[in-house]
Amino acid sequence: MPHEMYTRIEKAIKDLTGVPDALLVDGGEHADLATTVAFALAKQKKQAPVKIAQDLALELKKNPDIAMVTVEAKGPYINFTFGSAFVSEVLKDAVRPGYGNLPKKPTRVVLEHTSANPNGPLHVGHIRNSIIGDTLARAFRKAGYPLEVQYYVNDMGRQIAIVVWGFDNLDSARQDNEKEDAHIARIYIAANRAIEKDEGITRQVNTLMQLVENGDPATVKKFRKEVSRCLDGFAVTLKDLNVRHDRFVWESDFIRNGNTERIINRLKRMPQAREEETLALDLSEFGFTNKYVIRRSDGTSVYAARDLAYHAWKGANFDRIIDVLGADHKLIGAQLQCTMKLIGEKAPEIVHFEFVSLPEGSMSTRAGKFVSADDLITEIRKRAFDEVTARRPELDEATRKAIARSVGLAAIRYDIVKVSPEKSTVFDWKEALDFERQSGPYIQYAHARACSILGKAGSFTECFELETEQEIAVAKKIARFPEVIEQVVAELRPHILAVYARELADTFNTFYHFEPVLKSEGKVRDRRLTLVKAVQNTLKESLQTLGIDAIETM
RNA sequence: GGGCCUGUGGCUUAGCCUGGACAUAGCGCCGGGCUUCUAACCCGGAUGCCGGGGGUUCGAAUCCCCCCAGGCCCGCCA
Repeated sequence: MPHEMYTRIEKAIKDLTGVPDALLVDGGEHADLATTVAFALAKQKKQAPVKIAQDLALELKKNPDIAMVTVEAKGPYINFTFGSAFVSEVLKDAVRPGYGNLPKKPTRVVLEHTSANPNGPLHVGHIRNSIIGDTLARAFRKAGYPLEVQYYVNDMGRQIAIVVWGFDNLDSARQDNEKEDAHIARIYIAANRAIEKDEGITRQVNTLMQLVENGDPATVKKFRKEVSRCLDGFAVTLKDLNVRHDRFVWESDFIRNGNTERIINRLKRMPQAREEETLALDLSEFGFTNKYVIRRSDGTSVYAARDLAYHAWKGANFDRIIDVLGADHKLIGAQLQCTMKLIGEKAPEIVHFEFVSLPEGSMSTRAGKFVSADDLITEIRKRAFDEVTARRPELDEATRKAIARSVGLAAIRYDIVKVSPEKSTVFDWKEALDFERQSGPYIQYAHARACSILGKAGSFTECFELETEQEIAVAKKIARFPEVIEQVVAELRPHILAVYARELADTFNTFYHFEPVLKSEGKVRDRRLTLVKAVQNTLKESLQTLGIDAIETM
């Protein structure tokens, strides 16, 4: 509906002026939409923009297609303001469950995210990937796409060989209550220390890698065992973060099923192939200065080859491929895309996010320098529990714990998703543990507040005719929700939804403080309760798309 | 050395792709508001050469060029 109106206004302007790129801009505080077409016409018409705007506004007012909007010339601008008739139409949708769901689409989408190496627990950098990926996944589902979310398990890298070497050669017993992934990190860190002291170990690690690539059953079994244990640990963390994968795809499967070999044979025939000791692609004609190595001189494949095989498989089963990857993968991601196109396969769309570092520098699993997601979750739940206990001492402990879990999850997910992915960030405990404005709990609180009002109201007759400025402001925010979902999916930028949800909560809070709902009477009470219901529903849908629990009390 | 990303009040940040009306919000600071629907809230105030310099344009935080600073990458690692 807003979109349709937008198109209609745009058409009206184009028909009238003949300016093809007469785009509408945000009217800010002056109006809902505005056009600056008068500036562009000033030269050709040899008239002042103000005069042109006045004349155009007069003509636009006569256009029956846009009768629902108020047209007004203000200086050189022509402003468009939606009337309350428009707003009431939108509200009728917004009070219904599933508001913001877009029409079903046939395009099958596969989305890969997280895919962290299984050599230690997920840390606060990895979960930026998980949260961006999972939020995108939820937005895609809301936008009507059939979607599968995958985790690509790197089960045959050097890191895993180091882990396996550590378990074979070091004191590797698991400590009491030690989580699997933390256990693996401890052994991985110790093995790396040993390697620094003794270069002979590197040869042993290389042997392990050869064995696994050749499919030696005992070695493959060992690798799988440690990787599985690490993934079991990840599963707990991801569940705590409300992040879900539909399928775990194992890298080594692409060796076993012959797909890697098949793709290497195709790559060999490319004009860009350089087969010397290694097999590599020369992509310099596309601006890549380094060689893209596919196969080692000892005949084993490198990560890139398996990754190409994996993507070819994704392309065969899905229409669109989306990968969420760290900024460190930009170059290899671009090489992958380039190569896929050259062999006539679908190339992935890649969402890159910049790094999360610690105040003392970048994180490193190998050096043991990281803040694990588990530690963050434990700490934030503790903080949230104290907060809930202070505010709601009358609630029993189980209820307070449940609220604390939801609030903690909200704080973590929102803190991470609210920042544009291209911004590198420094992890800050104080900010991560903040429950105030511009936080997930702030939005949850607005939702709980709306629920509370509705709970006390009892039954009422829905009324969609809003009147006051505050009421209309809230309704216009609500009206934007479907476009926001569309935009997130189109631009692959989930932080847009985070910003929107916060703005909706802001607008509702202001309304709440100025316009009494329960104490008003008759039609006013009905229409305000209807508005509260629409806000509650839209906040709920927004929060759920952000992977945050829309709790009803807190 | 080359490539990509970032630089917006003391701190964090939206807007940049698709140029327009006094640059968005939070934290912190100052001043107000709970006998009133949940104060994890609201209202008001101070704080900006939008990294610097050039250019394009009637108009630049936004587009182009140069420079500076930070992050990431440039492996027979993954």
